[in-house]
Amino acid sequence: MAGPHTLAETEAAVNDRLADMDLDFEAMAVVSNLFRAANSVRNHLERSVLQPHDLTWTAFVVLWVVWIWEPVETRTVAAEGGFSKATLSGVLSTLEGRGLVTRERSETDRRLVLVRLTKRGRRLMGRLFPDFNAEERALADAIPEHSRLQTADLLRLICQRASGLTSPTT
Amino acid sequence: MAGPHTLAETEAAVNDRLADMDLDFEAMAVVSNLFRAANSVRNHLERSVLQPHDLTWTAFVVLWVVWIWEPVETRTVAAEGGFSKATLSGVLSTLEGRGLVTRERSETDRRLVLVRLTKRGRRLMGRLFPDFNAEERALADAIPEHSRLQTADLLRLICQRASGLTSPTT
DNA sequence: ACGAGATCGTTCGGGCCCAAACTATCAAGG
DNA sequence: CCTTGATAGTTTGGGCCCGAACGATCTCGT
Repeated sequence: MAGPHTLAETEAAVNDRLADMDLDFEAMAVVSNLFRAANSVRNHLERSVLQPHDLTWTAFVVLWVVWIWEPVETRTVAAEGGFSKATLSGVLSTLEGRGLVTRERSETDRRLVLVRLTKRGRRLMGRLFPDFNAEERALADAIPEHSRLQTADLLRLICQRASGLTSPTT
Repeated sequence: MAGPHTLAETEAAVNDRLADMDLDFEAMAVVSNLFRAANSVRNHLERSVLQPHDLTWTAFVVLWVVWIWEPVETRTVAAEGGFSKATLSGVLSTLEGRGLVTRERSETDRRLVLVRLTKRGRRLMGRLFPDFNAEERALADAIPEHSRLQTADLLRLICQRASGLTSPTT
């Protein structure tokens, strides 16, 4: 889905195999490029900013969400970060073991767990995030300045459509 | 990074914690929405089209690449799909165990392994891909028709920039 | 008071994911 | 030949990822 072959080459090859199917190549290109872009951006940010601090992408997202919203319930972190509570549970254990976050049961509702950054965690994010944002800026520079907000909006439209199709909010 | 909070709410919260850092919120929004969109699209396609056939996203991508380019070397599949050869090795074993692909050492270069679909694999893709593309179309419909090609192009720009930044082709 | 149903976080099993180490093979030069 | 270096794919070890099952806790109607 992301490789040396251009869209035109792929289209030719697909037509070669599937002359009779009528396919929407434009939609294929949008979805395919969406994943190419997300993967390459993630790889770049992991290698350039995260790896030196021995952080994975997901661990960083968790730290970021907690940094902004602490104290925060784990269900909120999972929803905000876009992964399952099962995944979050494991990542939180990793981060807790490294002394970057703390877990604490809520006093008012014993089912909830509140997450906070440790002093060390806050110090790490304070050093890390400016570098991260600088790389984000470098990546966004690939898009003409006048198209950036529009791009963010179009991506949000796709996001909403996907969520809507999966779980119809009827 | 992807949740119930809007960009404005996040921006306010960030400013509350970090009044003195000067951050590029536009770049943040582009990157953040890129991942929101990719994740929700992937989740939707997995649940609606792939899960009924007991396929993961990555397994489907592998089948797709092999379907189009077979017989194809594993290094090509990995590059085209955008994952490491280590990952591919595992996924290929899974698919081989389910009788959907075959591995075969090349006669001309004994280091290479050629991958093909089995008859069953081809039958599966023949049934599966039209449904998959129909969902892609439904997703792309979220974008105004006149913006779709531009969107694919902008995503490709981001992709190229990320690859360029990570491994400077100097 | 109390059971029925909802909600929260964890655990478990199986699969994906990558870097690094490893084996096998090829290619080039001596 | 044979050695050196490059390349292909696999294995290994550690971490992420999700659905499903689970125990603990809350809520609400009776």
